[in-house]
This record gives sequence, structure tokens and C-alpha cells, in this order.
Amino acid sequence: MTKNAEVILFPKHARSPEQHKQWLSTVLQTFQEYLGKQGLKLTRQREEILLCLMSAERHLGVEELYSLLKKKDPTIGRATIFRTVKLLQECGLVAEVGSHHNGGGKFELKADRPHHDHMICVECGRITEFQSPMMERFQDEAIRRHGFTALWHRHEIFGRCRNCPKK
Amino acid sequence: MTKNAEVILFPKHARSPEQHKQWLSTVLQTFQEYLGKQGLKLTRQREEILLCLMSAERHLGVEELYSLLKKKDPTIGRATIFRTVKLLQECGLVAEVGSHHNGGGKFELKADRPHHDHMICVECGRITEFQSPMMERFQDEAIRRHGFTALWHRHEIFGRCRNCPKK
DNA sequence: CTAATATTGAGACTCAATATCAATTGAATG
DNA sequence: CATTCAATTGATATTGAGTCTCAATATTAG
Repeated sequence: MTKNAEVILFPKHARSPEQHKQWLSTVLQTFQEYLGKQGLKLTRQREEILLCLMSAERHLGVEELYSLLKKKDPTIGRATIFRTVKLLQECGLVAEVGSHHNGGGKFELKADRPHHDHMICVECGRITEFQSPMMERFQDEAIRRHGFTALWHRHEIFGRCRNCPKK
Repeated sequence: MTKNAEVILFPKHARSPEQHKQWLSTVLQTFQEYLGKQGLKLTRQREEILLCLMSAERHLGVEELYSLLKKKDPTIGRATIFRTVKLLQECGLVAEVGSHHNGGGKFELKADRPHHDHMICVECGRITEFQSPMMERFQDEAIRRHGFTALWHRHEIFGRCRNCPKK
């Protein structure tokens, strides 16, 4: 498995600098509110980690976050990243994509992004996002049929991407 | 979430003892063919492990497989189970359900069972299997569109089942 | 400012999963 | 049947992601 797997994300939202700034502050505020409710604090490190995820163009794992953050804050520790990412998942701002099959879970920001699912290459770790409105439609139909109330879902297809033919 | 969540499996195939025997041998043959193609061999241990999964009525993890298999073959080792389960996943006979989030991956036999996905109730932990051929169809279409070779997939919908209205 | 509490980073630790390796098994061949 | 050679096995060592501990530090309330 390649260490620096390329990741294909959906095109970023077309956002003006002004809108982007607004977005950053909205997400930060959401995090802060969650922390406040838990009696926790928004520290410099927690803010840095969230900002790093928000400015990333791809899915980052803990190790990648660690080396990126080290550049601006050489004292940051892995444990803090693990702890913060856990908090971000708890408050719904971040989701884990994949698992040990693609070299450890990677994290993506959920806030204000269109829904998509993932194809994960077990050879190179590449994560490809894809949309299928028809698939969603029949999924919703199945959910209704079972009288289920969906809160969130995880749909990950594991296999080989087009650049990783069977060895 | 309840610890011992009830698991709703699709109704077992109505199979006569004769049909069941036939099924066992068909699945074994599939495994053997896969192994042959890879230059590998169907050994006693590999057969035991597959048979154990085929006779289980529930999802088993590595540790459960280990203790079950020890009864008939006290010399079997964990490493062999890890290796064999990996092979079974590679050839599509077995799928991993869940992950470290719900107490370690468990394995279910896919062979000759209709494909299904899971709806997981976050209130009562109930796991409901469901089918949607149309959904599968559009999923396959998306996979083809991206030149991906799917080995397995994980589609889990989290929410509330019909018996767990919002509190 | 001070006190109380939360947070941090380093490093020890855990434990599932993998790699190593000598001994064994299995199939293929003569 | 004996031989050969690659595949397999189980015990063990190793890895590595993730967690825990704890003394030092930062934050907030008053």
C-alpha cells in the first residue's frame, strides 16, 4: 500500500473568499458550542486541527494531520490529534472514511458538503468519492419500506481502483 | 445501545439435508477453485474454518472462530484463522461486518445468500438486513463508471427502526 | 491575581494483526 | 512408493494504531 495515496475529492464548492471566511467561522462556532456543552474548551490546538481539516483538499489520516500541523506548531502531539478528531466525530462535524483496509481511517469534513459515498482501493489507499442519485433514491425507498428513520449512513466499496490491476 | 443486540438475519434457506450437503460441497468447491487459481491448496484447516462459518447461525469474529475450532482441532493457530479469513474475503465468500467500532470485525458468509445490506438502529441496536436490487444495479453502474473492481462493500444505515420512535 | 480545572505532549502501554521461520504437509513426478 | 519442492502451519516476535498516565502548562471564573 502506497503511503501517500492520491485521493479524488468532488470539486470544491464554488465559494467566494468572503463565503469561505463565513464558513470557517460558522464551523468553528459549531465546534465551540459543542465543547461548551461538554464543559470543554476551544484551545489553540483544537482550532488548528479543525482548520487544517477544513482547508484540506483530500482525506487526511492522523499521521498526515500530524506532519501538516507540525509545520506550524512543532510541539503538537499525536495524542492531541487523536483526541480532537474523536471530539469532532462526536459532534458530527467530521466522519471517518475507511478503516484498516486503507491504511488506517481517514477523516473528512462533513459540514456543508454534498452527500457522497466512497470507493476505497485496498492496494493504494486511494479514496474516490462518487454520487449516484438513483442509488440514493432506491436506498430511500428501502428505508421507507422498512419503516426506518435514517440518521446517517456509511456506504464504502472496497476493491481495486483503475490504476491498481490485479497483481 | 444494547450490548447483545439482536440480529435479524434473512430467513434461512429452506433446505433439505440433501440440499444442505449439496450447498456445503458447492461452496467448498468455489473456495478450492479460487485457491487453485492462486496456486494455493485447500488444507484441512482451511476447510474446517470455512465449514465453521457455514454452520454458524450468527456473525463470528476471529476470537470466536478460534475457540470454536479449538474444540475439534486443539492445535489450530490464530494466524491460520486470520490468513484463511482473509482468503475467504478475497474470493468473495465471506464479508466483514462492522469494525473496531462495534467490538471488532465479525464475519458472515455471503455464499449463496442473497445480497443484503444492514440497517442498524441506534436506539436498540437491532440489525435489519434488507435487499434492494435496484439500488445494487445503480451501485454497479457507478462502480463501472469509475473503472473500479469491487471486492466487497459495506453499506450500513444508522437510524431508528420502526419500533424505536424518537424519544 | 489566584484557585480550580481542563489540556497538553511525551512516553509507556495495549492488543489486534502481521511477519518470520523452522518444521510439516501435500501434490506431482518418476 | 520415494523424491522433490513449494505451500502451509503454528509458535513466536514484531509492528503499529490507538489509549492511558502524568507532570507541566494553559484557560477560565471570580
